[in-house]
Amino acid sequence: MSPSGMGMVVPEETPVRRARRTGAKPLSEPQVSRLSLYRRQLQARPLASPATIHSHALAALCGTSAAHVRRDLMTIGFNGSPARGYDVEQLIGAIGRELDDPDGQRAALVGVGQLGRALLDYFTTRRPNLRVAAAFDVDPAKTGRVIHGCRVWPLDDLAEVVREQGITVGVLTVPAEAVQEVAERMVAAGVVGFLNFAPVPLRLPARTFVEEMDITTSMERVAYFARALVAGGRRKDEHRAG
Amino acid sequence: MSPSGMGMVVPEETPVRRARRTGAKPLSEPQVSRLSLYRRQLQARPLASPATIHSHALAALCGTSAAHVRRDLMTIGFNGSPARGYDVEQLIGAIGRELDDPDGQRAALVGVGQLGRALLDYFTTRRPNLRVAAAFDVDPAKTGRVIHGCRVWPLDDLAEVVREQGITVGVLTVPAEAVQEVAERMVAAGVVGFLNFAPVPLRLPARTFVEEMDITTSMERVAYFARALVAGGRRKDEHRAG
DNA sequence: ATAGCGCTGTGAACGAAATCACAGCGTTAC
DNA sequence: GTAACGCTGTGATTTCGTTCACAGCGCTAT
Ligand SMILES: NC(=O)c1ccc[n+]([C@@H]2O[C@H](COP(=O)([O-])OP(=O)(O)OC[C@H]3O[C@@H](n4cnc5c(N)ncnc54)[C@H](O)[C@@H]3O)[C@@H](O)[C@H]2O)c1
Ligand SMILES: NC(=O)c1ccc[n+]([C@@H]2O[C@H](COP(=O)([O-])OP(=O)(O)OC[C@H]3O[C@@H](n4cnc5c(N)ncnc54)[C@H](O)[C@@H]3O)[C@@H](O)[C@H]2O)c1
Repeated sequence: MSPSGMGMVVPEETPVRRARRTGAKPLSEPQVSRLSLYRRQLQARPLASPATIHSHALAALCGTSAAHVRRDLMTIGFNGSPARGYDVEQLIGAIGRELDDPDGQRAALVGVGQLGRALLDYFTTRRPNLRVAAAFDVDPAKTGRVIHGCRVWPLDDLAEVVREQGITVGVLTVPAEAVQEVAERMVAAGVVGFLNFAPVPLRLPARTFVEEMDITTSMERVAYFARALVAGGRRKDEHRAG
Repeated sequence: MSPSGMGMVVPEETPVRRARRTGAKPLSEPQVSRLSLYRRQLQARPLASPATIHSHALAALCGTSAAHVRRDLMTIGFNGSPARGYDVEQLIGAIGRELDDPDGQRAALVGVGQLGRALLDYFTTRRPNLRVAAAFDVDPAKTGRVIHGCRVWPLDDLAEVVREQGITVGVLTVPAEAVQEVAERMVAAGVVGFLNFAPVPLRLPARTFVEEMDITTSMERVAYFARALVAGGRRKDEHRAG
């Protein structure tokens, strides 16, 4: 409210910054998603790119608006210069400090079927700060092996391995009938976050976070809005041409 | 406002119902998602289930609130009886009338790799109203075959096949470097809705709908909120125990 | 120097979606 | 028959995320 003289390069106290420094983590779900994308897009830039980037350019890379970018970076207390924009290297670091666990986080994937194998491959090509440390299956034909660098354990070893490795994240690619029970066993073993690919919503106790990857619903959504576009004069999600 | 005598079983005019009847389609994105899930959960019920269901029960199946369910069903103009609840069979039909194209919709999947093959398998076990009618790949080793009941064409045939089969939905499982170009070719051929599994946001012209299935971001979201749960006294997405 | 431009940081306005709250009615219990 | 209950349908309210708009400042051009 009172426009006190505020430095631009040397960060001083603003309400949001104060809130952050005092320990509160006011990151909303969409903000976390966007920050994750910002970082990935920045890291994917060609090697010979400028060392700084403007909010407009980052927004274009990520399909958002410049205001959005500025608001998000403000929220994590990162600031740039009006002239040069944001320092890319530092920004990547700042997002990491926000999203990553400094000690690393480990995930377990349960259900090494078609989708599970594809995901194992996908995740092993990712950074080590958040890696799939173990996989599980009930099928004895699948256990004991190492797939895409990840050992596949019998489901019975779940609690033991999860505890030993300090696993807190679960990726569920088991058949729909099995997913509720598997998830409950994982919660009992200490897993608190889930990425669920089975097409039924999980019902888990409080103090648990579940992300439903409902591909069927996504497909029906696309079909519905595609139809709306063809039929009426209607736009739901517009993207500008590159 | 004026509580005119309204029938309960025989539906009469309410503002929302009038809006719907006059052709407007005020379904929001989250509503489409929920309706898709309602239908799937209703169809997945055991055969010997009651013919009607209350909003509370359906909400429990889907992880929402009863108010949410009632509001959604009101939006599509479907009404139940205070005593019995909603007629399941009719509700399934009503949702279908809302979400499905009566003439059916066809989708094309591009990129028959690990993920693409898993998805082909998954989608062929779904209803025929929205089916993957064709797959494409650049790799000659993959084209010409029929995988999971779906013929794999060379990418060069894309425009022709899309036009012939009236395909309006695209599923993108090609490498990140290729996805923008592939999507643009599909738009040129007449595809308007996309489900994009590549980890880069698409930039497409207006009158196009894109659903980003960003698994990396979802994973980082889960990790972040899982960590928040373990660390501070914090809950982002609570689910009650079944 | 100095004028002007354009970008950041951010309060404020806006909009949409979720949630609350309750009137009205069918049903069941007695 | 009558009273009490519980569910639906829906206006009203709240919550939350997005977007607007602009003050302040550094850089560049002249
Ligand atoms: N295939 C896809 O593209 C796709 C897409 C969306 C959703 N899904 C969902 O993902 C899940 C897996 O799909 P899929 O195509 O990989 O199936 P799949 O049959 O190929 O794989 C399932 C795997 O889970 C294992 N399994 C079964 N019960 C188990 C249990 N109780 N504990 C541990 N492992 C168990 C099986 O041995 C098998 O290896 C399903 O729920 C499916 O609906 C799959
Ligand atoms: N594997 C996963 O679980 C997973 C998870 C999330 C996202 N993704 C993304 O999905 C995409 C595919 O992943 P994948 O693991 O199946 O990779 P993959 O290499 O197994 O498959 C890619 C397929 O695309 C084909 N292809 C390459 N260029 C093409 C082009 N221009 N046109 C048509 N086809 C082309 C290749 O021949 C190959 O068959 C990638 O963008 C990946 O980042 C994969």
